[in-house]
Amino acid sequence: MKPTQKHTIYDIATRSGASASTVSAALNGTWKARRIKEATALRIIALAREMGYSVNLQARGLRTARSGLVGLILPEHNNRFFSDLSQSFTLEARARGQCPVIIATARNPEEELSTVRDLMAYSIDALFVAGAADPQHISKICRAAQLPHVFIDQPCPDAPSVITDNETGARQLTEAIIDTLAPHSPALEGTGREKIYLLGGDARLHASSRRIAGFRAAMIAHFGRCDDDQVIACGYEPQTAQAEIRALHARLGGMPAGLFANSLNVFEEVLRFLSRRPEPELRGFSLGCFDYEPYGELLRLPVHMVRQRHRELVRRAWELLEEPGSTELVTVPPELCLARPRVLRYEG
Amino acid sequence: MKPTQKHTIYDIATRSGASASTVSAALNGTWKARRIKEATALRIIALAREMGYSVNLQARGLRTARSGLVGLILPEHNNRFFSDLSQSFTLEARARGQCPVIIATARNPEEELSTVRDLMAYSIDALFVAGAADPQHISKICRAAQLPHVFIDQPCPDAPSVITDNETGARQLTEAIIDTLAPHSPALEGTGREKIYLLGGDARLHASSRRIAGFRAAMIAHFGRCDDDQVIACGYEPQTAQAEIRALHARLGGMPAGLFANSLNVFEEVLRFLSRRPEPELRGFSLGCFDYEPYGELLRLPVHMVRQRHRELVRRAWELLEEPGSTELVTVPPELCLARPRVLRYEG
DNA sequence: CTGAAAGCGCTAACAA
DNA sequence: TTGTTAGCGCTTTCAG
Repeated sequence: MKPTQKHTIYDIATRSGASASTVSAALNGTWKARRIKEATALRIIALAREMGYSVNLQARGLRTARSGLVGLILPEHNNRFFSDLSQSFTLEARARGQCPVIIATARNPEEELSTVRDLMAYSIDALFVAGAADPQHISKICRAAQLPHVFIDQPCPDAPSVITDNETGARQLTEAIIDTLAPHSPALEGTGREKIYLLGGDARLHASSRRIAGFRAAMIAHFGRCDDDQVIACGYEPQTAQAEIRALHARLGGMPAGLFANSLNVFEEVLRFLSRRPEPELRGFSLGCFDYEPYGELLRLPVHMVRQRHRELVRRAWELLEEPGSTELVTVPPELCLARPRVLRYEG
Repeated sequence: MKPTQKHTIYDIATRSGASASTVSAALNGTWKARRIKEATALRIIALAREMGYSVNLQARGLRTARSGLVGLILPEHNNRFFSDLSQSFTLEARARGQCPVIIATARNPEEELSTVRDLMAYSIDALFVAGAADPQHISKICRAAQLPHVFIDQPCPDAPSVITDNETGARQLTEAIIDTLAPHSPALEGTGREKIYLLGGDARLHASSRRIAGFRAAMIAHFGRCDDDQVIACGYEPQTAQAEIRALHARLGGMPAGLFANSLNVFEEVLRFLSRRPEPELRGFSLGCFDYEPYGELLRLPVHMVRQRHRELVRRAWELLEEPGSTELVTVPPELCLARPRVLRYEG
């Protein structure tokens, strides 16, 4: 009754009069396959519980070359999209009796790779990588070690990946921004302030490039053109984003007609900037964000958002993993969250 | 050069002409203590790298009865306070060469306990528990297994804990709310709408009870009284919080003078509710939140917040762990983030 | 300065 | 239906 010292299956074997292998089978559920008498198994199980026994998973893992651990690597915890993923990932992992190990690597490719290696040293059973900075390199390492792995959000050509339909999502979001544009003021024509700008993200990354494509497509469909200066893929760093917004505002001599924030990090900086502008400047300003943040719905400034289906992304990722050695790319449509007209609005 | 198959120290031993124990020492850094020739060690290290060798940490862990894993249990990922903790925890763990394992247990005491046991089965080296639902039980289990552990945010009388000075923080926050109260309207006297209400949290939990105490103290200092109905500790469930706000509003026949949201979950629901009220109702409404959320600064409604020093909490927790068997309770003062007067405000 | 050998706790053939 | 045995890959005395 006192689980003070750690017990092993040998203690249980001694106390129960059975052998260690019988105890092992009884305890890990393989006893029916091993044709062990039910009574024996039950007796052992009861005894183990009474003794407060708990398997040593390192020993089991060493023996079986598995560990029960599944890794998830992501850029940061402090981001609603990724914390949603963590949440869903935890659920799915535990539902399968696996232990989730979630590690943030700060969008640093080196940290990312060393984390992959660290996790592999623990013999993790599978690796999920969300928002990878260097998918191909990661995949190469995993393949060399024959570690099942799957990418989420940022895909990899050499490995199973599940991503959001970024292009469609971006197109829809852009259309929503266009639809909310204030009535055209001829005075602004040619100043650049009549345009919509996309801010943030890294054009070299797959997700961003598709979003940019969607943005462009919508622009061209509605205005017949999309200038290069309308896309400002300045990365994810808050400081950089803040500087870019300032620079844009300065260059235009005022607010643009609309803005497409290409990540939550950037969105936050955009809001920070906006909160310091005098209110009249913001009238009719049209804002959208790719990715969803519940607070976005609670601002007095209406904002359209594209919500990635995190639950679905994670589920499909597990499914891909369970298939043999596919290199499939699964695409999940996002959910468009339009700013509803609301009670608290500018003209309120 | 092809790390296709997994290598062991025996492979390296064979290839290098040294013995497995020498290889082991060379590779894990104990070689100088073992008086192994530097040249030998370096040669082995180089060979290992060339072969793409990577230790099997399960084997090491089995042998040493450690694992290099440190656990952090928390209620949810989707909460800025906890994701800040995750971030800080990850940093500290990696700085010490440990691997962070962060698991969310949905404020479910049973899940919490079973997660503790799961983690222990992996021979984690230490356990951090943030926002525990059942600290005493967890601590009992850990002590039985002689697992070093420390509580954050929700303390445990039987184990080292580091918490925020909830009472002071709550008092200051309440004072800030009081300071921003709209000029007193005699018409409301006695309706309950002239009062400030604390919403959310669980009065049975230590953190909440201290916050309630701080709230009460500030109320009494300023108004000479604090009625029981001013404290609505309805838990953390969004739905419940939403229902309580509605009920309060209905009961009072309008908005109260101010609100103290006792957690980010509740805060979010409060905002959701407010966003559906007609603007005039909100004039002069004074809002505060215990815990910090950057979006809180970006709302057009001014909101005071108390920010827990997550970095500090985590650091102190590690320090406590490194002391012998202390039962110390460390208190960290929070940071008060007052709503600044800003450009975008109601009268803007 | 280095090697041999034992064993961490468990599982899985293979015997019985 | 159950026990015996041989490792999984590593660290660590203890001998040399």
